[in-house]
Amino acid sequence: MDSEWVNTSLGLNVIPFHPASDDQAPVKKQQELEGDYAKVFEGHASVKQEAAASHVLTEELNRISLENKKLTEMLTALCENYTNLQSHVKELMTTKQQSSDQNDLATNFNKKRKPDSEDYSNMIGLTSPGTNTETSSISDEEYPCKRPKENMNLKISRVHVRTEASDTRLIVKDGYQWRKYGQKVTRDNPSPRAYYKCSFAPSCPVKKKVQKSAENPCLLVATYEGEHNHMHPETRAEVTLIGSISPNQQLSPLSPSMAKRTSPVPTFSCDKNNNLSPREIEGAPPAFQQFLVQQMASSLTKDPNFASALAAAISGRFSDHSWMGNW
DNA sequence: CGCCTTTGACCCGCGC
DNA sequence: GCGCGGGTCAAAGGCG
Repeated sequence: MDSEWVNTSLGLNVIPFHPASDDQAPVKKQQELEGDYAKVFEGHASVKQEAAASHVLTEELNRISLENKKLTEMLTALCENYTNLQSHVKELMTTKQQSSDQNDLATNFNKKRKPDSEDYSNMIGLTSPGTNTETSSISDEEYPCKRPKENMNLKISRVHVRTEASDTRLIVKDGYQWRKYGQKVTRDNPSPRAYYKCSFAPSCPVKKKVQKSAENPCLLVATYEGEHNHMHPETRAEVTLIGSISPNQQLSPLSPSMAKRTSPVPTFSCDKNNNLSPREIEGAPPAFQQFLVQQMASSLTKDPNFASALAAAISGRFSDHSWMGNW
């Protein structure tokens, strides 16, 4: 996101009683006040002086309220901008998927046995801190599908993660929680393939296969099948945190890890993991939905990892040679 | 104690 | 029908 878009030099004036440009003014004011209070204690304060002090406090309060209002407006603008950007990206993705689906239909029509229901148009490129991830192009020889009857509506995506050749762990960190349920040595690859299920939500149908590339042992290939029926764990942490805060409270920019450490008491129904299902969010009042969206947007825009991941994903799209043709 | 990994057994689809 | 190979299950053990 454009760092110049938001002017952070707000000149927040949290220290009261120094409105003048004179550096000595706060000290003078302080001395005056101390003097005033002394007089009050001595029983010599006049009603006029009290009124003046009260007037100064009121002005200060008004000024802080104004600044608060400005900040709120800026935050709203930021969220709007983010929402617009998000919808634009979604629009572009939809356009690309439609054209890709049409291509798939055309190319698969004459195939005797198409490679699964694999929807390669949903290939994603994950970038997580500490890992080097690339988007992939899938060839039909690789990962031929053996069970086409199931999975007809499965969304399949694949990511390539750079790793060390000596690293035998088949682990791809993507933020989700996975439970390994099997490992198999396949015929076409000396490296074993690991099978994972998403264990973050018990009903989540997403599976993941991780195997080293046969051609390049430095490359881990992670194949994702299905769609998560829950939010991303880190996003969920934010929402859970938000759920514990009344709307008129000021939110502090807590990190997800901090949010997880807190023990929120959601004011709406959650499952045993304090998850908010998409249906529950949908059923919430519009104002609350908007509040959730705004808070999610603000938390995401505050997250440097999200910004870098978004930048990497976008730059990855631009650098991809096939990108221009497929959009 | 709960969660996760390991690993052998089993299931199922496909080709011959 | 049989064998092969990929995918899944589930018991056992490790770990925090």
